[in-house]
Amino acid sequence: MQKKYDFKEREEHWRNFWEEEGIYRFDESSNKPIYSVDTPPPYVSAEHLHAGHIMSYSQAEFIVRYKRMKGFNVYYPMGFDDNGLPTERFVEKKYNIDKSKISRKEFVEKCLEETKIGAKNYQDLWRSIGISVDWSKTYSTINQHCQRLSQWSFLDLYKKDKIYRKEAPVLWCTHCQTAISQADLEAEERKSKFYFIKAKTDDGGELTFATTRPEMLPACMGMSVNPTDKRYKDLIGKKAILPLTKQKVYIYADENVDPKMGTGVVYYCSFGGHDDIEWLTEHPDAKPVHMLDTDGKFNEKAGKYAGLKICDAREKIVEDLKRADALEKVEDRENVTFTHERCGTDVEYIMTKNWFIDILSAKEELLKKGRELSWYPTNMKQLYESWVEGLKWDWCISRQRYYGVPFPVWYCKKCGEVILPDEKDLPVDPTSDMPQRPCPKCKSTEFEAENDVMDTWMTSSLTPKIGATLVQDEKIQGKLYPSSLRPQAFEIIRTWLFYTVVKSLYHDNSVPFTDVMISGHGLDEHGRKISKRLKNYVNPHDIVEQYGADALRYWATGATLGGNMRWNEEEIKKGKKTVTKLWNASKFVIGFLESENIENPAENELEDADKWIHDRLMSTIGYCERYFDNYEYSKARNEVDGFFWNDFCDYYLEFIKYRVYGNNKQSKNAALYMVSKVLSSILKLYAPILPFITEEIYQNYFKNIDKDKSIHLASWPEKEDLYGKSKEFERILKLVDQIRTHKTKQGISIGKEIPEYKTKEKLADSQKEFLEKTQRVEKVISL
RNA sequence: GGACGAUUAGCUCAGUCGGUUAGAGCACUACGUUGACAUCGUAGAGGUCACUGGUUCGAUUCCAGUAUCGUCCACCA
Repeated sequence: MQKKYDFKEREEHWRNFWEEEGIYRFDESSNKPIYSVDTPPPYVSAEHLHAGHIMSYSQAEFIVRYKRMKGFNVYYPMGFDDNGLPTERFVEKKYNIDKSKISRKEFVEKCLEETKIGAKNYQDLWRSIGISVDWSKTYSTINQHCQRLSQWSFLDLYKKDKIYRKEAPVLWCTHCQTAISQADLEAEERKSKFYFIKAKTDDGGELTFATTRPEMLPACMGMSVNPTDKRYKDLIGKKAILPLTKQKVYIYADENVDPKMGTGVVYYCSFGGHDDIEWLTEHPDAKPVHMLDTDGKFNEKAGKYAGLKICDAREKIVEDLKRADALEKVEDRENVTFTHERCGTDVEYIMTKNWFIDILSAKEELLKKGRELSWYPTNMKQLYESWVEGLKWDWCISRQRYYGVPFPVWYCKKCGEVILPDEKDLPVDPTSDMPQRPCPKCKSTEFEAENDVMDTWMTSSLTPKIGATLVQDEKIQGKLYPSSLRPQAFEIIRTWLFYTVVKSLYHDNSVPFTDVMISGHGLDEHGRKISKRLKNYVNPHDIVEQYGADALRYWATGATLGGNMRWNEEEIKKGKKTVTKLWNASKFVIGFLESENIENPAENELEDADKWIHDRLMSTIGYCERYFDNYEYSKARNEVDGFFWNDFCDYYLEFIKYRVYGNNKQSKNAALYMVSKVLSSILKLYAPILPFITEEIYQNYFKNIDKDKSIHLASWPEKEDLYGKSKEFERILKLVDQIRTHKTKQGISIGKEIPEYKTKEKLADSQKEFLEKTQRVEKVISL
């Protein structure tokens, strides 16, 4: 073996080797049990890649390598998420594009171009840190395969009556100019103003109502008071005359009005919030006023405020109210405002026509399916449950955007009938393709295409199916879906995980995967979330260049399930040290192994130290399995670390030196036999975490024994209960420590021989000999 | 407002169904170059386990409450 391990050269070498040899290729002809992963397809338009990405993608990778060695036929595909609003926003920002000044075709081309660059960035990074995906099984969410499945999903749900189209008030982003869904919202706590506005009543009285949205005044539909509220009892059924606009609206009785809030009078507008929409369904005689246009400006229905943006209109109206002496007072208050998470714009409620998937009526079933999943860690299930319980909107899947999967829908120009394509013709683009038959209702042949595209989650929610169907054989597809594992970050439980559960429930009445492993996100060294704005991250490529991929992966094992992890360069250094230590220890051991013919020793030829290290190895294997089986790779690594550094290097290697350098052939053979076995096992225990250095050492020597093409195809070390517990030897270890302490206290070098060491322990001659030889004591005396 | 989690050495964190003296890494101090390795080893210093009660023979661990921090959820006009 070389004196030094040149990680740069060797890591590149093994990367190429693994790819050329197809080490991670899924084996369709194998009979082994399948372990399939629903790999998160990253948004290729993500910001710059950083350590957080390494951390979150490594976690499944560690497990996958373990499962592969445990004898599973691992299916580990890779996807790239490159459609939808995130990509559009990214392209718009990067090229400073105004969507209204560019053709749809040009824009989509730009997006496609950009997604290619993004995918390559990711692929380069995954490759460099040795993520063991099967690169022959990849997809991009905008490709034909995914478009076909997304459209099939639409048709299937339409047939099953889970999809409907409706003109209704929806959550609307006035900046992105599209409908959005509840999952796209972000709640923002803000300081806001509470305006107390005076109105007249048609019997000449007065009343005051409070609102945070005075600008909605021209769209007022009515007011409500609590029927038990003595102050307002007489007003029920009368009309209020609003200031400025002088509209007259009815005053209704509503039991859910809290008399203690504001003035006890609520005014409802179209639409200032979800409660306004709910109120309207209970009071269908009230007339909504649609004065807000899709661009966030008031239209002519707002009267003199037409043409103003919402915030400007608010200022103007408050000003006018003051002048009209209709503003009683203004209070400060804390308020939760919903914004669009992609752009931060305040969300509005606008009446438009959109496609929806019914999820509200399935809440109970969705909760049930969520409970059928095995969550790691378990408390993350709570996030799913609270999300499902808090659902208020059906899933709006229409986006008035360009870059996404089109709806497979035309409308008959004559009668408005919805026209769908045949499944076999998918994917279709209704703007360029035409229906194969005339309208079934009126026989007209004139159609109008649905111009909207689908929410990006319409595709992402199918990833377990997309992954499975990359394999042609339908029998195998059935084994790949549901997936064994969904690894993902906690932030997208309410989107990716939730929507995937919805799809599997409706399409197959199943769960999409059995296990869920949740990761946290990467934090900088001060504990702040890594963000582009703060520039508080390092380029992972630089780390790989400086310390090696194994070292970076070592750092990534520090993340606990579901927990955030700080960036810590010390941990990387520790990883690098571990790599070096493995190299040096192996170099030492293999040097002897190569020059000797080692035979299997009889049990009585093994010495206490050999049996002890074997026992420790078995217990380490047991712990590692338990931890890996529970997705606790971090604990597994700690276990191997302790065994390798302390038991193996600090003790065992020191213990056998006198034997391997000595002349007792039997003792030497036993030591070399055991050290070979243990080192080989250590490499395998480390292989899921440090794939490069373990492969290097394996190929240097152990391959000749195991005959596997790669350590990553070798089998996980067997647990065997051969020699029992080594309690007796633990007693001797204490004496070893005592002698070392004694030497240190006396200022004597550990390697220096001392004439005698006295102990109260009663020792057998063989034990005395062991201490004398390993600790360099001329005579050990039992008192 | 509701839920969940965290609080352990100077720093970052472990702590495996409650049990002698609470651990690791880094940093710090002292010593040591020994036939794989100074990218090392040995020894040491450093903690009222956030606080208050309760259960128990015994609590860092279980229960209740308090404080601080974090996250998720939440239509209150």
